[in-house]
Amino acid sequence: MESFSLELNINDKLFLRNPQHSDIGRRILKNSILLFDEIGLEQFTFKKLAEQVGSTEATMYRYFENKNYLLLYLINWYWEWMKIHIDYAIHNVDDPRLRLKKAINAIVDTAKRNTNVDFIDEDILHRIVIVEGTKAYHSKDVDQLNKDGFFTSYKTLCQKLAEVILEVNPNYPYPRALATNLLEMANDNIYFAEHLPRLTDIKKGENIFDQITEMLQFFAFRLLSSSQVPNAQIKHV
Amino acid sequence: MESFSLELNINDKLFLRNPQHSDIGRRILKNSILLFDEIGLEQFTFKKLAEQVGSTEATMYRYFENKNYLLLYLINWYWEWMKIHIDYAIHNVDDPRLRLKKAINAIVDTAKRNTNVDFIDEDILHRIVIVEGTKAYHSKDVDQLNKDGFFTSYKTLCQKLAEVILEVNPNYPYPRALATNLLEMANDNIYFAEHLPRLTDIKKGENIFDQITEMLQFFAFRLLSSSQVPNAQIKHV
DNA sequence: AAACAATGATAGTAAAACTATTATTTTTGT
DNA sequence: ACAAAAATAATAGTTTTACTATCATTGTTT
Repeated sequence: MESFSLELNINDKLFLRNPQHSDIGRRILKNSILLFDEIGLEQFTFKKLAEQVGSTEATMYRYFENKNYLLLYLINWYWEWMKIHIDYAIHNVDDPRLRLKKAINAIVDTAKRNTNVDFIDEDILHRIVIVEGTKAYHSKDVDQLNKDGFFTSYKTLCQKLAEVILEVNPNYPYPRALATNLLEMANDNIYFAEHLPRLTDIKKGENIFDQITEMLQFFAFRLLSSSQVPNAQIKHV
Repeated sequence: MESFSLELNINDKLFLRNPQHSDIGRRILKNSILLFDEIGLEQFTFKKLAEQVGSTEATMYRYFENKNYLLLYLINWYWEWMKIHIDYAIHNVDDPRLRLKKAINAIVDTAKRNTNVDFIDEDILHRIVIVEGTKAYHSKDVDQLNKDGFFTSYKTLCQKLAEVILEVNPNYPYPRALATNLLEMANDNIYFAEHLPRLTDIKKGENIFDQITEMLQFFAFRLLSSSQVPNAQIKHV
């Protein structure tokens, strides 16, 4: 991907002051990623973050309402980045199957691709999304957050994937569920391989991303195969 | 299912004093389910719970180390109950496909089946598992919790499902991932239908459980079909 | 140079997440 | 039936979290 100045389109209700537009704001983003990764959402506090940033708690609150909004900001950043990455991957590719294959590659590969934004470490951010990602919408105020548009990025990401899926098989009855499922599976199985290996068939190791990619492609293409009857006899030609 | 006195096998490191063995303990369980459902994990406090139980904060701490252990206890209860339910559903069924079908029915149906335990409302507990379930293992201390055996029930549940899956197709390469995936999909898509409808193809309504069942069966049986090559031409006979 | 915005330094509040103490009630063993 | 043990209630206290408020200082704009 070419080098260009990148400012992703993040819902501006997520912050009180745009963190990308000041030095201290960028330090907040950079250090929050490190701190979320190190201690997790529950142990994360603005006081600890301020210390690491070399600023004060009050200043953190001048940028973000609370730690959940900050986390949601980072996760939105990741979703937006993945969307761009998928667009780039399937751009100018015509064959529907190849498009889906490349889109799946992009899902898994996103963490490995670097933006030129030096205050975001995509690799570490990916780990945060894996561990904390679903907490973004599993809360009592999900409906209010949704009304504020904080899941729009995720929804358009899934929409995009669903469209690629339907190109392969326009009659497939569950394109959205498959789209979210591919995204969730990618994260879950990486997490399981690391922490709860009996919940997955993926083996921890260097090639974990290759294994995940292969599995997602297996899933997607088998589900999209045009066979209607599970018991149908199959003849290879 | 017959009526019998049921005490599920819950890891006894999860509690300091067995809540099933005293009146106040059972009231804690009953009311914690109501309160988790009402206000969610984040707003839940032992002080509020004590008030609802008609007891004191200190007594809550005499039964459970903290609210996370209490939640994990309830979730383990649900996993154990589902395991029994699946066992019962596939008992004496020989045909592998029918066994899987019945197991999937059991996954979705579990919330609708009532134990004779009056201090657990399975229906409400199911809603809690849907919203808070994945938080049980998405935390920084997952490895310690795992070492203490708090996910054993979930792992044996997945193992059981994986075995049923392999009976249908012994060459299927991802039985564990499919097992966890079916469980997660069931929960996620119910949640999405309610709160983030664009992330699923399931429509909110009375028959949501039927839709979920159908989708999971579609997923499972299509994935397990013996076709090896996605591009293979298929001939219906 | 004045006006304004952003930050630092500091203090303070309410609630959460516990721990501790002691009196009282309930259960249990003999 | 009674003594001993265990469980609970009532109360208080501690530390940390999640904020809010104030005011002085610094840096920027016009």
